Amino acid sequence: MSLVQTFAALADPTRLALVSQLAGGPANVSELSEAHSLSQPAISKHLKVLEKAGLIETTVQGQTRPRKLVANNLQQVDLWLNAFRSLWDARLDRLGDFLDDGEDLQ
Amino acid sequence: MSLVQTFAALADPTRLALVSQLAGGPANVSELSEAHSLSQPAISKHLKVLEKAGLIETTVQGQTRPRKLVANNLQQVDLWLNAFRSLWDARLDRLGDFLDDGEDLQ
DNA sequence: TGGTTATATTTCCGATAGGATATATATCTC
DNA sequence: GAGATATATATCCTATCGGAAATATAACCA
Repeated sequence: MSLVQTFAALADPTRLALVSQLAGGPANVSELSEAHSLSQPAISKHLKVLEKAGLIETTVQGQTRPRKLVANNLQQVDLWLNAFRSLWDARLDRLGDFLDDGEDLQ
Repeated sequence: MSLVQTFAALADPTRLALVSQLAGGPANVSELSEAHSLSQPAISKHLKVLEKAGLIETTVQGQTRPRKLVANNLQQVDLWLNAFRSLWDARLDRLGDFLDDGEDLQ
């Protein structure tokens, strides 16, 4: 839920890779275990961390429990970055104007 | 330098607060120590982590060593988020069009 | 019901993190 | 050169992390 918790969840190479993979669609534990060459308990533990951080959700499909990505907390990171984005994006002002114009802009 | 290292550096409440403060301009160790109610060695250790992660730089001004924010690795996070931004930003397509038009767009 | 597959939980381990205190180093001032 | 101030480094402590292996639970299938 907190930014710190989100960053902590992403601060591990395995979990970062899991998130990237899940961006391509849901996957279950055995698939993830194979893809990342880690034991099933290790993957389950990582998934628990990601879920507690609100980055993924568990769905139930019979015997399997596919995990899927949840956008919200990544978006929170994006919003947090707003405070710094002017440091590198010189076009920010005009970008702001653009977004302010909203859906009406053609 | 790596994304994981960046996230790890941000995955601590004190360091996250340090980064936020430094977004408002450089500050030296004693100022940061006071502002965050931590011992000077603790702050120095945090600053070392942030510097190794490339998030801050040390400048030398006589006796003091003010730290200042470095944008690049935060921008890398921003770029990494691009892979996920479509999950929450419905206006992404039109935003892409806008950016493609570049500096010529009024 | 019994076996098989998918996943969770428990236990144990070595490594690392974050803090405080104590001490070293460097720079300024007199 | 002798304080005094700013910061770095070393040491120690406790807590947590990431992994493997063993075991438990749950769902499917015959």
